[in-house]
Amino acid sequence: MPQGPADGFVEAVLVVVADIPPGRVATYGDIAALLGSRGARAVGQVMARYGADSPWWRVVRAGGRPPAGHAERARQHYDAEGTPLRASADEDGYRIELAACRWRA
DNA sequence: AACTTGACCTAGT
DNA sequence: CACTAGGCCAAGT
Repeated sequence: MPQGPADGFVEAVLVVVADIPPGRVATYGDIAALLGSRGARAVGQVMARYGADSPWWRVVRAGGRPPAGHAERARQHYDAEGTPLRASADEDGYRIELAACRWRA
């Protein structure tokens, strides 16, 4: 059976997230693109609702910023996985070096 | 069916 | 790189 636009969307997202290797990250937009969709926001919704048991910290925003409202928690994981970070002056306090650790399928 | 919400993106300035 | 405005997508705890 073919895949509908919303059929298994949640699982598809979780599968891709689970595929991201430690120490690397992917943007919401990248994940959406891998699913053949441009719904970066929809991906965020999935993570917010179902990503609790997934390596959600490996999913970041296009600007290299951590998931909104989770910078502090995510930072602990990045530190443990050796994800390259960069000091920043905003609320997050740091920014992820996408150029160095952006994952691609 | 229409409207709202949200762990977003891109292009222009 | 920062900020703004407009856009796109899926779900409805």
